[in-house]
Amino acid sequence: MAGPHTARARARVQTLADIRRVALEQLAAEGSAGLSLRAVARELGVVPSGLYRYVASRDELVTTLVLDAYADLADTVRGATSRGPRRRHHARWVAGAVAVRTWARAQPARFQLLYGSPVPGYTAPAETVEPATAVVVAVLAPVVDAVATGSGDVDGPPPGGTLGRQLEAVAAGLGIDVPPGLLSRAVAAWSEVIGLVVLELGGHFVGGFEPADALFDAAVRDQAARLGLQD
Amino acid sequence: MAGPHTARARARVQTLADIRRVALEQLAAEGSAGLSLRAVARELGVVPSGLYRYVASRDELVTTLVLDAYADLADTVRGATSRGPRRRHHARWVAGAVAVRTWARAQPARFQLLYGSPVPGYTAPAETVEPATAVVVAVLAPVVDAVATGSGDVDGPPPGGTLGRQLEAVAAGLGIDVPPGLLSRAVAAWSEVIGLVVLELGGHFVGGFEPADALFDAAVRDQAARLGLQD
DNA sequence: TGTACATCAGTGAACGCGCGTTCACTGATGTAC
DNA sequence: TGTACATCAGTGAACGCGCGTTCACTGATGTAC
Repeated sequence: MAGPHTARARARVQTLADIRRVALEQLAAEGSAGLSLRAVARELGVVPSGLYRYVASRDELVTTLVLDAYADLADTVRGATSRGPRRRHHARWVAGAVAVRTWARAQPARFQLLYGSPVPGYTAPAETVEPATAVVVAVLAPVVDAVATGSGDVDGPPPGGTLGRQLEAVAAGLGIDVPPGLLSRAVAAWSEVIGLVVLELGGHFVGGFEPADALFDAAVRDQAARLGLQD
Repeated sequence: MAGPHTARARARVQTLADIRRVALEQLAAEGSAGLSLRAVARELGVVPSGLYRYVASRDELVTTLVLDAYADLADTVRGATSRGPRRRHHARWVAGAVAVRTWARAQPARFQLLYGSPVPGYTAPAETVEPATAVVVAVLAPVVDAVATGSGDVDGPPPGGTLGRQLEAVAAGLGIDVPPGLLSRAVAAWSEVIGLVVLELGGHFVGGFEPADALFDAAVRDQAARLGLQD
């Protein structure tokens, strides 16, 4: 196999994986602030200082969890938007948004790690930026494809001024070809998805939209329609 | 004055106000997880146990901060949407949304206390629900007024089934008269506002939409147009 | 294949810090006669 | 107005808990000859 060949090296890989698994469990159980190296060590039946053979610090561990979560979410969205016929842009947009919500509901602490309040005493290093954009790229894929096939459009004049320039820079940065007017609406729609999930996880829909399935569904179908996506 | 008449009672009111002020400062400086009674006591030059004459527990203090923040935000939004002519529904919606963003940027920790990740080890008591809805009511006021004057409308058939029933219940619960199809879109728009602010505060627009003023402005104008609000 | 040495996983104790909360107390302020 | 008593703000010590991180160490695993 491609794995390391000495028993020691194999054990090391295993232990590292165990640490991340337990850390994820702690995250799920206690939220990001409750994640502690001592608790992880306890769970693994190891003395706290032992972990420093594997992680440089608590922050470094948090960072790997962040990177992991972005990658997992991006994969999940990619999986959802790549099922079915490529030209069904409307359905693919909806599938991507639904995938985000499903993922978030299944592991709320992990979602909050990415989009919730900043973890106290932790500032995300620059290396988290690129994985974060991968999620956006995955969500926007149906829009990009719609543009490529000549559909996907919005009303109104394209934004000029500051916003116009920002949108062009963002499109270039993401390496996608979407006209400013459409991209602006797509970013707003993405924000709406995040907002809906944040409010749902925060319990703000309790007593009103519970379950929020129908509300979410209606909202994202509306978005797809607004973006001119068709099936 | 209407205040209490003994020096002791006046001092008590003052101390309580001081505690909340310092707690707010701690919140702003450290985030909700960093808010500790000991730190508040330290700042006030008082021994930690002394605070228990004024607050029953840390959680109770957090709850008052939550209630306070909801009330303040609702006031702010009301102030924004009630300036200018009442029938300028479009402008009032935009003003309300901008007020939310401005408030959030001025005191991010307070915003996160309401809409961010749950505070570890703290679960919001039922008494926070009503103040939370006051914010939504304030934001929706322009929509309600638009409906009352015969404007404010959306395309498409009204939602039926589960969502239709939920929307009717919500309208009744909020004591507002907004048709389901419009209310559904308004809730989605409100979610978008929250999502835009969450992403901005979370640094997700860094390197893309910085400042996010133009993006936010375009998004909320779009919302107002979508909701059929006019000036 | 056997042995000497190097590597490194994991231990255990400690440092210095933080937290919420309880409890018996002192002494100043307020109240009732 | 003066005095006896009750109220209550704030003290200081303590309990029991948590945390990240460092450091000198033992003993097993791996490597080179």
